Formats: sequence, structure tokens, C-alpha cells
Amino acid sequence: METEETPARWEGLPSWLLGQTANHAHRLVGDGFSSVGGRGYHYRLLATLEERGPASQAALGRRSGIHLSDMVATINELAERGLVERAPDPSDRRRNIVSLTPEGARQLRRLEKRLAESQDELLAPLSPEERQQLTELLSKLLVHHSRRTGSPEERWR
Amino acid sequence: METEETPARWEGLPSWLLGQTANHAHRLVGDGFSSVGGRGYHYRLLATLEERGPASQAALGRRSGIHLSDMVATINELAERGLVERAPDPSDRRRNIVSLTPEGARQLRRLEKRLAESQDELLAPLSPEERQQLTELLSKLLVHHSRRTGSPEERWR
DNA sequence: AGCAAACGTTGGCCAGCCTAACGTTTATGA
DNA sequence: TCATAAACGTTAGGCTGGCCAACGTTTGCT
Repeated sequence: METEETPARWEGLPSWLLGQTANHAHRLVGDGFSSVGGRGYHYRLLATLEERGPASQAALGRRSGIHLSDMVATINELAERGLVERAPDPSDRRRNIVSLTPEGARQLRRLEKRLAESQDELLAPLSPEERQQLTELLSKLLVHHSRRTGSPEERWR
Repeated sequence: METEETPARWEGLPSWLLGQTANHAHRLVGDGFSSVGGRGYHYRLLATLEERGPASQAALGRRSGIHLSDMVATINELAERGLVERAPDPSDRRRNIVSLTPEGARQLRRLEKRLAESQDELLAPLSPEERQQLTELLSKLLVHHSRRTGSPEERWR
């Protein structure tokens, strides 16, 4: 964007404001991650591994919200750098069991640090009360809109 | 996303909430646009043309916030359907002058209608006061973060 | 035994945002 | 006046995050 002149009847629209601020947030977070050689999917996968332990790629995908087909690439990237290990599951030969390495845990620390910093930067202009308000409003929207989108009648078998 | 299990320490982060709600918004708006055969860039370009009149591609890019290289494709798409016209500027042979056709104006009407509908859908769960709050908070963030992003002191080397 | 389902993988698409490069044309200023 | 800088349009490509379809393998259910 070159932001020279400013016309635009759409600039006050909630969807626009939302999109723009999300862009800024995305950029802040992304820059933070990439400053330690990572990106969003890396954080999500590493954090999921630490939180819930080793698992198959499919399970990790469900837990982290990363699409199965994107998991492959993500795990490749992380495995290449020794942050994660992919081993065949002896009890189910369809599965790979992916687990976090100590190096991966260290990288997760770094990513988390950057993530926290970018939250601060993002919210800099807001008071604590305003931050609270924002969080609540967004959550409200999210809850409303994820009902329809998120989970149909998924059963866990 | 399959949203089966729900772990996730990042789900409360402002940047995440922002990103997710923006995704929903983006989807709502995008679906609305595509239901009349358009997309975001089409709306932005058509609206800019109606608001400020015919202009060169570069000027339109500046006014609409669409990158120059994306303008080419956008104008191609719209010109193909007769919604927009591209004519060489006789007074400056570097330029094309792009202008809105009556058909284009009609399409803009349709896009605007869909856009308004999707705003309603997006904000459905919020009261008027909450909508106001949200708008203000987002604007505050936006103002803060666009200062730095918008215009650096271009070094000409 | 046979079929359906889960799994991992590949390859592709989309929108939005962006960079680099290139040829043409115009404007500037030395 | 002439060289150089700048603007313009264009092509090609990359990135992130989100998807879909297909395929072969392996497993589980009946």
C-alpha cells in the first residue's frame, strides 16, 4: 500500500477495520516469528506438541487447526532443523508419531517470547480496560460465527 | 479447520482473536461478493472510480490501496466483462485512463448491497453500543499502526 | 473376506499483500 | 540540449494462511 490519497467509502466498515487491524497484527506477529526463523504454523505445531505430547500428524492437525496437507510441509520444515521428530508408529503403520525435541522446545520458548512482545506492540494504544473490551467483543463475534463454521456434528467415533 | 479437540494456549491472544474474526468477516464479505461474481478488489476499484472519476492505473492504485501489479489483473478482469474501460491517455502515452461503464456502475450497486448485508451478518451478535465500541477500538489500533506503516521517508539512495 | 475409514502425501487453488525487473515514455536540471 | 531520473504499465514470482481432490497404504468393522 502506498497510502497517498484517501478516498474510500469502505474505510469505516467493520469488516474493513477488522481486516486492516488483523493485517497489522498478522504482520507484527509474523515479523516476530520470522526474526527467530519461524512462522505461525511452526508456533502452533510446537505449542500443540508441548501441550499435548507426541501424536500422529492427523491428530496434531485436529488439535492445532492446521490442515493435514499443510501439516506435511510444516513438519518437514521443523524436522529438517531438528525441532521435531517424525517416527513411524510401530503399532499402526499408517501413522507417524511426531514429537518435540529439546531443540524444538527451545525454539518454542523463543517464539513465545516474540509472540508476547508482538501482543504488547499490537495493543500499545489501548488502556487495560480497552484491551479487555476488545477481547470480549471479538470473542463474542467469534463464538457466534464459529458455531456455524467450526464443528458440524463431529463425533469422536 | 476441523475443530475437533480444543487445546491451544493461543486462543485468547488478541492477535488470534483478531485474525479469526477477520477471517470470518473476510469470508462473509467474500461470499457476498462472489455471489454476484465479484471480489474485494473489484469492489474497491469500482467504488474508487465512481467516487473520484476516471484515472490512470497508478493513480487508482494509490487511491484504492491496490498494488500496481495487482491493478493490472483487476482491470483485466473488469474490462473483460465491460465493467470498466481502459483507454490510452492521448496527453501522456505512458498512461491508460480507466473509467467506469454504466454496467460497471450497476455491478457496483450489487456489490454494495452484498457488502452491507455482510456487515449486518458480521455484527449480528453485537448491540448498537457494542458495535460502536468495536469500531472505535479498532480505529484506535488502526490509526496507531498505520502511522509507521504508511509512509516511510523513502530514501532515493 | 471385504469394505469403509483413517492416514500421510502430493499437487493444486484462492485472496490479499508484496518485490523485482523490464521497456517505454515523460520530466527535470546541469 | 541531452542525460538521467522518475513515473507508468506489465510480467513474473513469492509469501501466509486457508482450502480441496486424489492416491496408495494400512487398519478396523462387520
